[in-house]
Amino acid sequence: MQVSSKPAFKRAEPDARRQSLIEACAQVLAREGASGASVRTIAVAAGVSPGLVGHYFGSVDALVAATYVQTGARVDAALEAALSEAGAEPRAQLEAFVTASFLPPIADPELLATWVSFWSLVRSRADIAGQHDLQYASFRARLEVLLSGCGIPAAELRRAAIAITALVDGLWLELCLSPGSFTADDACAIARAQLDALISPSFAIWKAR
Amino acid sequence: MQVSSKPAFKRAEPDARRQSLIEACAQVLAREGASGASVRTIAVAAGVSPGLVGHYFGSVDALVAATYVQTGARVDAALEAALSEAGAEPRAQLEAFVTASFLPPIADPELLATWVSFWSLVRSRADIAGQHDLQYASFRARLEVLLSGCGIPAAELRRAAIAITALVDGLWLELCLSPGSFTADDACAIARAQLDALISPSFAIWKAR
DNA sequence: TTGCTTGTTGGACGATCGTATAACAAGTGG
DNA sequence: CCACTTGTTATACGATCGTCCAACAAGCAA
Repeated sequence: MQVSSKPAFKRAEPDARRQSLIEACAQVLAREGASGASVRTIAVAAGVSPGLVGHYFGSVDALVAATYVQTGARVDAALEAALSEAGAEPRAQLEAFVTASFLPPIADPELLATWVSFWSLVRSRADIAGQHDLQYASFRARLEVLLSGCGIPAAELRRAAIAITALVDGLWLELCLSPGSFTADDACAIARAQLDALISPSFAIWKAR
Repeated sequence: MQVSSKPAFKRAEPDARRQSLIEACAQVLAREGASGASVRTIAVAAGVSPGLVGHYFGSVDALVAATYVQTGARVDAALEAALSEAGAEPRAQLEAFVTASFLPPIADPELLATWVSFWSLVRSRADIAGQHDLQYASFRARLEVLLSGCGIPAAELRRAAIAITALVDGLWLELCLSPGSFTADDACAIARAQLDALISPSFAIWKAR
């Protein structure tokens, strides 16, 4: 009888292996939080040995940072995709950009949980903080352009962008931490109402103060 | 020469000792995040030996949970205090309740950072999740009463409360994670504008959809 | 002063952490 | 079919983790 000894492991292209490690890291961050993202746990999730993390990323911290960068890029791409499908009208573009956060693929619970884990690392890790600032500066800048296109006065663009960013973050957060209290549809409706309030020319809240 | 041998340690009342351990735990959570809140780190911050954590709380997890409960109670007390100083007018009460989150003593950076650490634990720890749900259900319920007093229709109370909670959470979060991008005053102004938009009878965003 | 209660200490214990590295084997070019 | 490269594994190492517990001593009662 012939022993068809299967290979003990399979070689992978460096980029593919890096990608699978990043995905495993994101999965563990979502499931166990930042404190549970150990080398061994991530390696098990990726189906490889712990040593590979060091081989491809040097350290766990570097892997987590790379996962943040990659996750941020994925979110950005999804936002841009939603924007490009919204046509040319400024109001429709703004709404598409904002509500995209509560529609697939961004509304995914696992993605939200991963994102919250990154938040929890901002204060204790300088590299994560840097990536966070980049991510949010970019988001707010994009938002300011869209808001400007909708007629928000230049002097109030900054605060309007901050307000929308905060609302989106807060809805993300609660949608992740207590999913039972409201749905992604609720979040969409709330975000739309906020945009209505900001933009409606008949209600100039930005001149009140 | 007389050796004035000072006592090696000082006994404390159980409640006082518990309180100082809780404060040390909150401090460490703010400074190092959830993954840095080890028994030894907390004990050093409290100026006692590591064994005391087990003696008073049984485990680190129990200490962290107790710290969440105590911190929540402190926030609640501050919110109630702000409310009671706002007089009897519904609109003033609502505004005081909401903007209190961005005024002392709640606007404290350390308190914010501690709070964010609790968020990061919600998904991986059932007891923290339970405390979170209690805290937010209570906050939203309080908010619904105040909103109702300001004329928000009953059918829309839930969404309005969710929207304000999300905005406050989001502003808290960004105020904690990137304090440079805006100030607590900005947050107050944004929250007030949101309330104006919700309540103004001339802009019935709640009937639009 | 003496004895007792108990808050407090400090170290032991096994488990798990991150990292480094030697041994192994998969796949390729000769 | 045989080197050779290198992706991959498995293990070792010291540090740190949470928990436990025996010994110590502070403060009070007698």
